[in-house]
Amino acid sequence: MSNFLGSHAINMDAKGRLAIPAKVRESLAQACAGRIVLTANADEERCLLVYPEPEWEILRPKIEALPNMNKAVRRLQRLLLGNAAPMEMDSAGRILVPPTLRNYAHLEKKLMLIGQGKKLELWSEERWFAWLDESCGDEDMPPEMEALSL
Amino acid sequence: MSNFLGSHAINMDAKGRLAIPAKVRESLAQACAGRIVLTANADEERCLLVYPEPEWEILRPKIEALPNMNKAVRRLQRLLLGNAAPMEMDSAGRILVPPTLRNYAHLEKKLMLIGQGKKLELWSEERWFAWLDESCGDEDMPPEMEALSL
DNA sequence: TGTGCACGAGTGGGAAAAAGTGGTTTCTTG
DNA sequence: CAAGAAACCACTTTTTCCCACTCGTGCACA
Repeated sequence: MSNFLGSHAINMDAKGRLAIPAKVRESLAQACAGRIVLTANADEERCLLVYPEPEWEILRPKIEALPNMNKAVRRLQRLLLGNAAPMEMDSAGRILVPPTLRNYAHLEKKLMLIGQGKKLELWSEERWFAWLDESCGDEDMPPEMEALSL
Repeated sequence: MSNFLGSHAINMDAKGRLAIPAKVRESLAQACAGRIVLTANADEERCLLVYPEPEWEILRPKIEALPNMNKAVRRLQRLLLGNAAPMEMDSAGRILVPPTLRNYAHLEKKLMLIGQGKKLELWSEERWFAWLDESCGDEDMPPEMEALSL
């Protein structure tokens, strides 16, 4: 079972290629033999999601099956399904991010790749740091979280 | 069961390596055979958390399982999971702090390592002393704490 | 009680290996 | 036929691992 952790600063070159860090590449190799699915994130943060293919294939039917009379559901479907792109790495372990997605997440040269357990998130560096600084807020948290002791 | 106490002033060299004090190294050796996980702290204090691996593996599933439609949960996950880095010591008992984390906690040369029972905290010396001065706070406390008699 | 020796902890640097980068050519597709 | 993508190759930079040195502490013996 895949388990992505940690954050990595990476660069995208002029052709839109980005080199997956070697550590992550290993995790991906064993999680999905390098077959990944890249898509847009649905929440207010404009980042991309990177799923190992098997993980995506668990999630995809669930999204498709949601009753879509609801507006939030339609939004989720349009973003997640409508942006999904299967990817494979080149011989140097790089992937080519489609312009649509590059644009959606405002990706320029400097990016951050963030491990989130089953998946990874891909952020523009600028937006990632902005997000870190911003939301220190005391949002209300669910009881499961209040009970945690770090 | 691990039980880290006390504080230690330590230095990080130019390559981002830091020597774990011998005393702590012994505790770590028996708690986790030297296998530790380093991650970011979730609250407003920008310090790092040092977990013995077994301790981290208790915590990690709990964090991953939180319902992440909630904003505070996503923040916690991005910080804790998204910064977690498994570490092993080199032959001299040093660990290499990843640049991302070094940056997050504003670590420069002089650091403080603070025992917190089942984990350790790693602070920039400057920020540690600043925090000591500042936080005399009269926050409101939970009933468990009110009941304490020191 | 003071001096010196020895061991262990901490520090720094250097060499080998691996990872990341950029460009060129070939292939595919519109 | 042109434009963009994929594959390949070669180079540069970073990382990692290991070894050697120094500093401080403690112990022993004079």
